[in-house]
Amino acid sequence: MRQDHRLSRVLHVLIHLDRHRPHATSDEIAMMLRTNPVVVRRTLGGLKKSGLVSSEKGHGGGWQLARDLADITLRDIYNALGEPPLFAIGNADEQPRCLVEQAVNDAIDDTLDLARTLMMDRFASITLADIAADFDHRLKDYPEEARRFGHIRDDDAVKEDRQEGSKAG
Amino acid sequence: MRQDHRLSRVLHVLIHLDRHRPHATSDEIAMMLRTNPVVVRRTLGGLKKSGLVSSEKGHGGGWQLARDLADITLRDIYNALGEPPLFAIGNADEQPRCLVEQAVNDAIDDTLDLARTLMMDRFASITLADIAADFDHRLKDYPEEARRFGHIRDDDAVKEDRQEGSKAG
DNA sequence: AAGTTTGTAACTTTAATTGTTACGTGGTGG
DNA sequence: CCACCACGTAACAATTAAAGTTACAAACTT
Repeated sequence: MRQDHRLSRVLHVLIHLDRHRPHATSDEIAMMLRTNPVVVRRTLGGLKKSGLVSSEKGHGGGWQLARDLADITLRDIYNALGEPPLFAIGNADEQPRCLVEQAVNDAIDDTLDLARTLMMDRFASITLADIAADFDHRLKDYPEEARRFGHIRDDDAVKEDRQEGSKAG
Repeated sequence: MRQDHRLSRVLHVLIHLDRHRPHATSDEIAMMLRTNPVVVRRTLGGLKKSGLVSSEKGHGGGWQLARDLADITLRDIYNALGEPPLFAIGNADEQPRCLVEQAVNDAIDDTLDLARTLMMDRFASITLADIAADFDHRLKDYPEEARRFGHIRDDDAVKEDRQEGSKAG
């Protein structure tokens, strides 16, 4: 089954956006994520409706964080993405007539519901500020690579990544 | 993301197999699951390697449970299926250079690991006998539909389901 | 008015499960 | 021993959802 990477990508982008000059364009963000600007607009467009980011058109436009990192939990982002399916496994038929299958479905659903609750609670307990703080710790341990880590903070780093085709995104 | 329904289907089949005459053929099982006999052979073939079922060719052949229901946990079956992916979400890049993305990945992986452990522990604690017992309780509450529930126990019920195109699976 | 950037529709690509066809292999029974 | 049955498996098609791409409209800046 093909995985949904939107949550991971959005977390990555929003933390970078926090320390970025007023706006980052879809093109810049797309380069960082090694993807397409349309994918960026599509994904961030959803977050805009939830008030997590804002966008502006024209010269000097682009995307900007609309809230403080400490005010955004992973759960907020998951919800803003439309609460996409969490599990790659599931029941063959959710409304079966067969009582055996009903018992099977209940056993599986109970487990999935427990796991979903755990994940949602945990997502709700983690803010983007927490992840950014973790990043700061990593930065302290590897100062020599520091310039790389702010790779959408200056255009040079972005261009360099693009030329290299590196995985630094 | 398209879901994997093999676990659900296998549980359903194995419980029916428990009370079935010596062998059930791939065709009979396929009718019950409303799918194709090749899919049945493919799926049950994997379980055979783990010693959960056995198969015989020729007249009177088919599939049979190789262990007691009480000796088979959902975890056993999940493992026998090759431990397919559990989650529909994941990280865009599992080995990123960017320290921000590393921090993001760790936050998500921590949550997924916790959920995976919860699910595996729970699967390990549920046997097919538990689900069969749940089925028996349901049967008590709805005795008038009882004939339907053993739908691979006699060929008539199977044929009926086939003609109706019902969801009794 | 020109250029930049988001917004969005429509289509293609990709990857995974599931479904299907076809044929080989082995076992049963008359 | 021969017809038949059922599993075993390779090869390919269908289905589905995310992600990528192209094209263009709309809005904003200078």
